[in-house]
Amino acid sequence: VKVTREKAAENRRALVRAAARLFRERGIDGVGVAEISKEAGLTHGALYGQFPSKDALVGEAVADGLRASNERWRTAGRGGGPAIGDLLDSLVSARHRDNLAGGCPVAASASEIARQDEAVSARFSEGIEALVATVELALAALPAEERRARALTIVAAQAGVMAVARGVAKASPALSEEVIAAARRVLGEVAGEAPDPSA
Amino acid sequence: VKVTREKAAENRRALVRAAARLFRERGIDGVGVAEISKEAGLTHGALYGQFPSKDALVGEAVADGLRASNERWRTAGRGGGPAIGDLLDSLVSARHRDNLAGGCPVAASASEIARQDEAVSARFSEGIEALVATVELALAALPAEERRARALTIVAAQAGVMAVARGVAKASPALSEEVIAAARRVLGEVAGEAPDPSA
DNA sequence: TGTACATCAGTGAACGCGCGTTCACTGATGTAC
DNA sequence: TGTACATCAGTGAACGCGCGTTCACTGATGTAC
Repeated sequence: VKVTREKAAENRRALVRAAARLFRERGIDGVGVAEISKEAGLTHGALYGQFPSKDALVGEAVADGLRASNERWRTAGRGGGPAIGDLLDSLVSARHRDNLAGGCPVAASASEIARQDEAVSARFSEGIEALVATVELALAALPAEERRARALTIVAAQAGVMAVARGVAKASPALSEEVIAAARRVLGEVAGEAPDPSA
Repeated sequence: VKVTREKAAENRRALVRAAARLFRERGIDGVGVAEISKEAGLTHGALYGQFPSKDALVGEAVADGLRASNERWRTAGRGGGPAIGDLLDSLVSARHRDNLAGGCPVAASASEIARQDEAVSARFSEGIEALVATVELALAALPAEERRARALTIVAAQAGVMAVARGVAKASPALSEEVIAAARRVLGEVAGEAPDPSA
């Protein structure tokens, strides 16, 4: 059942996008190749025509998820450019917490990526660098020598905040809200926001 | 092969400790009941005598790991009490990054805990509250109304920093060191440490 | 304290199931003429 | 432009394997007398 080259490329993209979404939602070990293929409208045999192994697909999915996240971050500001307040509002929020499938893969898959092979680590590193660069753009108001350290911290910290907020959410919704609110304010200060005068 | 009540309780603890260690090291989905039992010197049948399911053991293991972490945090200060500088030195460090099996379960299992059931979420919430209380003790120098927000942020942020540092370590060791150094300094400021005069 | 026996912690074979991966096959595509 | 056929993307049955869980059984423990 050969298909056109364009259709084959489209199928490949569908596999990567389905994998990225399902991995975020249920974990890398929690989703099988059969389900990914089905979600993409194919059989698992087709997956092995496009990728040599599940591990290879994991690498592509991580890279794709980070690329998509970076694009969203870059346009998080209402004006089109990234404003740090808007960026933090969308990253450190109940909305991001509840959008596991569509959110940031750093937050959704953080602890699992440490257990993948070096190829995945390389794609993950590239993605992190890109996200940090985006946050640095949003920190233009800070002294140049401070931007990178604070961008690195914000990228990593938001992932931890989301993971903790999600972990406690089922049993302690109030604690989940509290950690988000606290981190939003404290990371705002890290980013150079003036403390809220209404507080 | 009945054993004494004390021996049975000891076996139960061995199962919990083996599970906690292996889950941190290779993920909750990445370790089976057979391996946990073997590590504890038992067969998988014995495990089902002590716990109704793997899920139940996951809850115990998460709770136990957090309890052990909290004990270590409380005594992180050289003087016996928790000093925030010493605490951050041990949490946000290359040593903690490389000690996956013995480190903090918030950092090691963060993204997986969000996918567990409500019982696990409840144990996790209790553990987080305890860790936050410990960090609050170390923040005694800050105004009382600031302590909890900053403690919450530090607990969650260090988990994200460790997850990111571990994820990039295989392919980008320099980036891994950089994110740790940056986060150590920035979280120090969050905790009220004076900026390093030698910098 | 000594004996008889019910209790029950632990054993290990067996269960159905879904995993990642392979491969002989199909049939539309895309090329050579 | 029309025909013949080699290519190869996708199909689906099959593989061995390890998963979580069950259960009939074993034999030392701990209790009743």
